[in-house]
Amino acid sequence: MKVTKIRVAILEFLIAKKAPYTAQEIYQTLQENKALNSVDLASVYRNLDKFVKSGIASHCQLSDATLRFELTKTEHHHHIICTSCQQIDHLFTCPLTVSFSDKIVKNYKNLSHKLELYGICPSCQSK
Amino acid sequence: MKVTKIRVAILEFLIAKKAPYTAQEIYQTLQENKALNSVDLASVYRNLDKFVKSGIASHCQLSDATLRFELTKTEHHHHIICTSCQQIDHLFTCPLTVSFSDKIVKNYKNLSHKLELYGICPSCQSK
DNA sequence: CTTAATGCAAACGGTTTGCAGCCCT
DNA sequence: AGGGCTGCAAACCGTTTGCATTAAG
Repeated sequence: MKVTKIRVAILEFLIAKKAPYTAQEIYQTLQENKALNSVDLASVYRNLDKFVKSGIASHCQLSDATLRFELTKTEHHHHIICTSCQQIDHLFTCPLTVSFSDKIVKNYKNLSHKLELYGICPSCQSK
Repeated sequence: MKVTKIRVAILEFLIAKKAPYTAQEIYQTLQENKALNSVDLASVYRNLDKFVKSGIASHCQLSDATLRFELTKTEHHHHIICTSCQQIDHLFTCPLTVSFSDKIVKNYKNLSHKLELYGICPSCQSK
């Protein structure tokens, strides 16, 4: 994997931010940099794909149906999203294992949540 | 809201199935019915939209980025998705309130999960 | 008869792909 | 010098919209 301006810029962006971002958001940020304002959205997508395949970054699909990317975290974590400003924060307390009392969560109001479990179902196991 | 063939067919479909389905999946099923094989995908989308707005049905966005629809459930619930056959089952035990020991879950292997919390963040609260 | 609902086609937004040229190594 | 990476343009897929026609009440 070669070191190119776009790659460096995307990684710098992802390192600086802690929440997951969409390709378009990253693209817009690059546009503001005069040295990179000719980059193409397709290149951003291709690089993000490459980062994901190489394990540097990970997909993260929230409910808004657009793909987001973040640097791969070693720790298991979830996201808490403000339903007003859409800001996304990280949550390292997992409600599946411990009862829920994270400090971050306590500061939010009108809490709701969405959980999905994934696994191999009984009928697939017996195939 | 008028009673039309398409609407009846879509509702019958959603009543018969217990999991959330995409507009395209519903559309394909209608196609197999000779009385409805001229329906348009746009009409399916429009009707599903109308059902959601009237509260009969609800959106449900899983990680595959395509919108799904299901009849509105009165009980709070989540979904468990087989990572092999993609089949979706319902889960009425909520891991956010009680420790996780649902019977359905116990039969799945290679469990992983995804949780999103939503709420108003502290900075939005003070605006 | 009146208005809502439909089919068709075209537009849309996010994402992917093909291709010719460019630039990292 | 060579192959990976890029920009550009066009294709793609799920979803939405405009419009003229049809059918429900």
